[in-house]
Amino acid sequence: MQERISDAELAIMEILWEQAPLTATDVASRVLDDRDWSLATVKTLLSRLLAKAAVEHRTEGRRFLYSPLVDREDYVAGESKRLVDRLFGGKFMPLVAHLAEQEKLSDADIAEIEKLLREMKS
Amino acid sequence: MQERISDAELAIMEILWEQAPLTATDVASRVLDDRDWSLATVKTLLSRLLAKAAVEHRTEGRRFLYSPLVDREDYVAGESKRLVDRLFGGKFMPLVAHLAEQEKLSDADIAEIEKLLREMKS
DNA sequence: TCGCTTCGATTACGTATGTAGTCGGAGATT
DNA sequence: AATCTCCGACTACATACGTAATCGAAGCGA
Repeated sequence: MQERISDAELAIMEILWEQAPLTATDVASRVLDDRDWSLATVKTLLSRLLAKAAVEHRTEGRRFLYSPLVDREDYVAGESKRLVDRLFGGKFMPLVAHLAEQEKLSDADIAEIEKLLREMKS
Repeated sequence: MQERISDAELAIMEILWEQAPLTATDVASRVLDDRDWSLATVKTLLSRLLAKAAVEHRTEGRRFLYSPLVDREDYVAGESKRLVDRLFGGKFMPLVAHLAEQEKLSDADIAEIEKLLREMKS
């Protein structure tokens, strides 16, 4: 079963979802825009993602080119479901209600959601 | 800053949010409906929650009565925000759209959400 | 061919987490 | 008072995670 991707690993995945394949060094240089990690750290995270089968690599010369194996959509879906299951008894409605209460939704936001819902109903 | 509550700890919090104060033994007996934990495990989790200031205890005779310190609403809000920040760039709408796509919402669900939105708009 | 550079692999290490056992003290029992 | 029992505190230990250093092989420049 799909092992979970940690917070730090997610930063790596985001890079690869944006562009792939990339070498470890490429990933590191991009990730450095956000996080202050050493190259070694990035490599460790890539290895762990490999072990979790969240990314794959192809040999290019003497280095590796990494690509995501897990789809971002799938990951997002899984994590969203996890939250809904953990905190809202698996029900979608309470989450919407909760978020709606928390957030100050603009009328435009609401209109957009309504449109979405109308489309779903058809 | 509020330390994070782990999955296992959350199970304990849920018990205490439902009813409090409770002794460790009470919590354990209730949690056993869901999880197959030993009393020792429950006590450890309670200690850790105490250390995280997520619960408090009051001495009653020679035992403790535990009560939640963190409000469920706050916790849920925090975790929801965390997910939205991590995966949806902090935007609420994409999450709703995503969930709406994933879930098979019944017409009744949709109607309910629409009602909620109408109320908010006013 | 001999270092130097560059990779991936291995090892490291502190904290968090899941899960639980043990110990010492305070009450209860006899 | 001697013992039994129950409780919280402390200890244990494997795995995950964040963060990184080091090591050995392979290629490259001189």
